[in-house]
Amino acid sequence: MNSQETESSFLENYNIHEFDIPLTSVDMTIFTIEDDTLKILLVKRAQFPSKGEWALPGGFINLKADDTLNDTVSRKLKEKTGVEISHLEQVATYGSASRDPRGWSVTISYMALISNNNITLTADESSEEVVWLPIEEIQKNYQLAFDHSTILAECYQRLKSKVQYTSLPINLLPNTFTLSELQKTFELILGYGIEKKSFRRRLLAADIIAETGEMRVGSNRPAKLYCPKSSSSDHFFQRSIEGPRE
Amino acid sequence: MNSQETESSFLENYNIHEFDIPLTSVDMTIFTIEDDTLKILLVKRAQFPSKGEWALPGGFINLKADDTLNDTVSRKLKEKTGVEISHLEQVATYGSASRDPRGWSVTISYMALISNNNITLTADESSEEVVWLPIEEIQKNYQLAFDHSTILAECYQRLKSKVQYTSLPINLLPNTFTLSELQKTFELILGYGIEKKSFRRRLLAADIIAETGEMRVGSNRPAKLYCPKSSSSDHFFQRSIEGPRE
DNA sequence: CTAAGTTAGTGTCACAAAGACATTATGATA
DNA sequence: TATCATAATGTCTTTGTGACACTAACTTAG
Repeated sequence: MNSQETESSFLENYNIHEFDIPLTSVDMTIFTIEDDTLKILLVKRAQFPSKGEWALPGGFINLKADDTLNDTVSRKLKEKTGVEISHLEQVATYGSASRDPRGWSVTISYMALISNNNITLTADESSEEVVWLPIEEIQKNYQLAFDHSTILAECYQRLKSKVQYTSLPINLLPNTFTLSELQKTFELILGYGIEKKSFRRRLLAADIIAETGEMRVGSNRPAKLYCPKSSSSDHFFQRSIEGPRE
Repeated sequence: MNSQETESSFLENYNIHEFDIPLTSVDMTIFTIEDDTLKILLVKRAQFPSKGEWALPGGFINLKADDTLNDTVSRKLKEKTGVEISHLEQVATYGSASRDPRGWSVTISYMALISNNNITLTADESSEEVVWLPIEEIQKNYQLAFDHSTILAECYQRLKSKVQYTSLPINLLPNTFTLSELQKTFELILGYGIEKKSFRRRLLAADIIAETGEMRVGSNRPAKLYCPKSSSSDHFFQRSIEGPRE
């Protein structure tokens, strides 16, 4: 190398394809609630490798169309769900020689939370089918493509632990909701019941939701409707939910 | 595409270099404590791009030598510090067209905590110098290469917030330490003082450290020495440290 | 040998937020 | 009008933290 070389001349002569570099993709675990069940979105792969197997939605970065990783993820989310995502969070990155038969590959996993109303799933050329499936059933009875079972498990774990000290589940509900509905959502993810009074104190003290003035009228006492205060739907509590004592 | 194609024939014909894929690297924020100061490891780049600038240690994945991303990181940590790392944690992944002048690139950032004793820093062909620098000084007076200032800031933030509800700082100390030394470490990272009694209660109740039976003898009352109980050096507390009340 | 200084370590009350559980409130329905 | 179900609140207990005074143990100056 010429010691007089400048950065610009170095870059002119630089050719990415001289090096072996890994394939790089993103994968998404998209959570929603349907029929009082926590579900995630799965696609049946229409192309090799792992054709015909169930997998997390995702795909390769489009170097021309995407300026940043976030662009890649937003684009793919829109493609599948056609919906604004209320919460999107990078979870972990996996890389190894063996996770994809095409060679050394890296995938960046994201977790998304969306409210269930008005979603029309759309398949594209890469997937035969796009469906919501209960996460518990997937973990019991499905063998996902690549290392997607591991990725899914880690996203689920992240969600579960964040529910203990954040207000994340608000993002799974529509724009207005009752406190009971919100509590049910927390309990669904945590897997155990929460004391009603504690839950309400905690959420109201956090000052992150506001009464809309409207009521949800059912076959019993009507419940106040709340909506998230502006952009504070990911509040961090000082203390974790403890759950029932023995 | 032939509909009779099998996965193995697909893979035989698959050529990675037909696609534009991003450069992929890892970068590490390695924390240690020296002279009662929180420092991180920086290298002065010996090669283009950003030759001569300070940067986080890191580099490209070696597809032949590394089987997994963790191999890449462990290898690079050993190269620079020659030391076992007590805590290693993936923090975030950054990808964009503009962060590296060589083109679309992705980097996976890690945070490492190591105890300061017996470390001999070793430069390699990619770096002219390898040094420990106080993190506060870096953030004030240094402009790091690429987006490394951002990466560093996010790792520091992660460390700061985890110190509030975990026992992570144990990993910055040698194998035995006094409770006062440990408290000093917590305070250094948090940036404020902790009440002594609260701190000791908290750590002893967590049951993650054990008395060694030895004492640290100084110029005053000797202090009990403790060591971490097996593999429990990343305890999660139910409640955060609150710090002084107003 | 003793007193002063410094750091290690404890006792105890106040306080904040959570759990437990009983009680009241409000509507639909029979 | 009584009953039922769900919404919402009152209040006591429990847990873990902050505050702060106190005791303990060692070194060093005189």
